[in-house]
Amino acid sequence: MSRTKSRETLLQELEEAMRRSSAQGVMYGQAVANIAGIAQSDMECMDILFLEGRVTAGRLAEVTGLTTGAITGVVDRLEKAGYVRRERDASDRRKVFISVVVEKAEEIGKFYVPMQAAMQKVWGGYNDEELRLLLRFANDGYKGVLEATEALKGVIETPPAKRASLKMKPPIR
Amino acid sequence: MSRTKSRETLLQELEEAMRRSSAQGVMYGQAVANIAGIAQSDMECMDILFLEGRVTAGRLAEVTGLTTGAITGVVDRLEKAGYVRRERDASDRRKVFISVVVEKAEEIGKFYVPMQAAMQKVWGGYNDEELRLLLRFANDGYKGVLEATEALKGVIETPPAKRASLKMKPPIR
DNA sequence: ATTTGATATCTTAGTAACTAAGAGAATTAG
DNA sequence: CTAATTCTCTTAGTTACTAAGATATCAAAT
Repeated sequence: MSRTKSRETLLQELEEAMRRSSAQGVMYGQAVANIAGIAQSDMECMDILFLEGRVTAGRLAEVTGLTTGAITGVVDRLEKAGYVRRERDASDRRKVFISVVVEKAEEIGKFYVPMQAAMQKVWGGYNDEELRLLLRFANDGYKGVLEATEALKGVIETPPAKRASLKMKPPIR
Repeated sequence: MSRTKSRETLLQELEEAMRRSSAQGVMYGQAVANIAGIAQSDMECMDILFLEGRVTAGRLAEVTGLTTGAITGVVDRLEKAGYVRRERDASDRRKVFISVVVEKAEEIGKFYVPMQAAMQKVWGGYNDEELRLLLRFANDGYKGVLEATEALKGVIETPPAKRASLKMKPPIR
């Protein structure tokens, strides 16, 4: 056993570690949705609302990849539960803006406290220079995943019998 | 604007970048499932099968958080599509082992090629020492998410009206 | 002003995948 | 040998989704 790992070993371990932690992250999100008693799509929409602020129903459909009909259902549930409000746009009365009811939404936010605490603890183990490297990596990684998502469209050559329409979700923003 | 970011700014940006890239990663997985024409739960089970090899139906239920009934459906679909095989355990004939049909499963694997390529490209921009830091971080991060998942159970004090039974998914392995 | 076409959301009907509960078969404990 | 336990599957009912189209509004052309 060599004391310093070969680059190949490093890359393998890195891939596995990334895969594991991201899988576990997904599970955390599922657990939060379960506890909060709302569907995962609903939670995803809440996330988007927090990131983007006030968005239209159509934009939610676009970003989540759901149909507008499905979004109607999502917003119905969230509105009934008090997490969001529908507001018709005054200048274009076809549009419906969805906005977060902050006080109510904070009830969900508290389920993310354990995650934030854990992450702060982790980040506490790194100095500023190391954090800069991690930030660079996170940004590079994001760009990489975007590229991969784009390249994925190119993999489709021989459409099998029943193929979904491949309505791919655009990245947020 | 200071040339070097404050630690606070770094942490904020890091959180956002991580969130973004992990969200986009989830979307990539959804896109692959769509293209392959199988449900996301089915895809998740395939992932587990690749990681763990031969697993029982019950283990799949445990790890995915689905009921055993749901797993029956998942395996039915995957088996029908030729991705997996059911094999009764000879020593305990109640058990059903699920195993991947490798040749067929490779058809799915090819949808991950763009992602692997993108990640290799990203990792190419880092030297061994930097990769070691990233590996350390990925492992710390995994541990952090596990802790957070555990701590999440503690957040439940005042059970609201209708609360899911909080059947939380255990980490893989 | 009216018509035509485009846009934004919602409605309806049908489908797929889930849960809860329990049945059936095999195993283990007393 | 019987009873309790374990493991998967079945059944009935629910939920959230899609596809298609209805409804309402806006924008453009004449």
